[in-house]
Amino acid sequence: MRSYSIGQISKMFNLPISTLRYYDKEGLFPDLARYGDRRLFSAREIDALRVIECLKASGLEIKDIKQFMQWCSEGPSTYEQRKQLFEERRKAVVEEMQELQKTLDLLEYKCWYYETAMNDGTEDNIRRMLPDRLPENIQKLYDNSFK
Amino acid sequence: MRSYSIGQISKMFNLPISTLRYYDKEGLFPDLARYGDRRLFSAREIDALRVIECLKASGLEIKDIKQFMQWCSEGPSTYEQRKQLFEERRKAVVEEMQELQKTLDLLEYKCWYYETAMNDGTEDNIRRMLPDRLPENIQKLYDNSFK
DNA sequence: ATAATACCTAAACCTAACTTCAGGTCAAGG
DNA sequence: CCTTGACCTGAAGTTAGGTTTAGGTATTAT
Repeated sequence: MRSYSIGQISKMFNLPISTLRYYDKEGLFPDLARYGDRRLFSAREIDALRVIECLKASGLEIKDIKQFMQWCSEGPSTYEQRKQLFEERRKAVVEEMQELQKTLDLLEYKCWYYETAMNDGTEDNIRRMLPDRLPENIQKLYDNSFK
Repeated sequence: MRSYSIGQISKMFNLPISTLRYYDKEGLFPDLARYGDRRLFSAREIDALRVIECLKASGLEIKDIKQFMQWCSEGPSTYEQRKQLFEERRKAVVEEMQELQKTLDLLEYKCWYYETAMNDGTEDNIRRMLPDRLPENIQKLYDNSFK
């Protein structure tokens, strides 16, 4: 089975070599092979890295990713835990996206706010504006976010 | 005009007092008033904190939030910069949400993967599965993400 | 009078996730 | 032979965004 050097993997994933060594030291490649002291990455570690990037993007910490990788090398007895982890991460990401949507709404309001301020030459008109004079998509936001 | 103590603001925003002092030290409240050594938060700082939370959630660093707050205390001459900042943040958040959507797709694939593995008692069947046998919403993902 | 509260400062400490450094091995090329 | 390139290790350093600590002041409650 084909294997890859750390430099090749570094280019493949666009990750610094130092990061790959750090991941290894943290236990993210529990079954990584060596030839002498050289690391030999195989399809297993390439799959692992794809999952690592996904779990990292979901907000999981390295030590918990390590746990997952250990479950993987323990075989079918840990399917349940692994599934639960992914369900959990899915939920976390959905919630994160909802938060970001709220942030986006506010940012859009602010874009409109400064657009208007620039046309008026002042913020004063906007600040005096009653909620029902605000743009439609801003009103709900106003109700939730501004008392 | 009404003012609030640091403790009141702490409860209002559910932020530790130490964090508020840290923000102050970092220059996020450039016009914060004092009574002796006591900080006096007013409507201005309450508005500021709402914007701070929003910009933070958008991924902006403290030092750049400081810059924004300084623009705010410089008056109408900085409307343009402030607007541009919000446009930039909007774009960053949209991109972040797109990344999260990809992450979510992969997580959902993994949920399905382990669901199936648990039913089969093994991953082997899934791994041998051809792309066109995978669930519909997974196929595009497979094409993009798995070479 | 004294104790509890609520605030203050400066400075040290903390954590995650890396990165950099110093010094070393080994194989291939000129 | 010696230099270059790709790799190795352990240890120290870095960064952001706070938190904690130690010591102090001022107001309020008993």
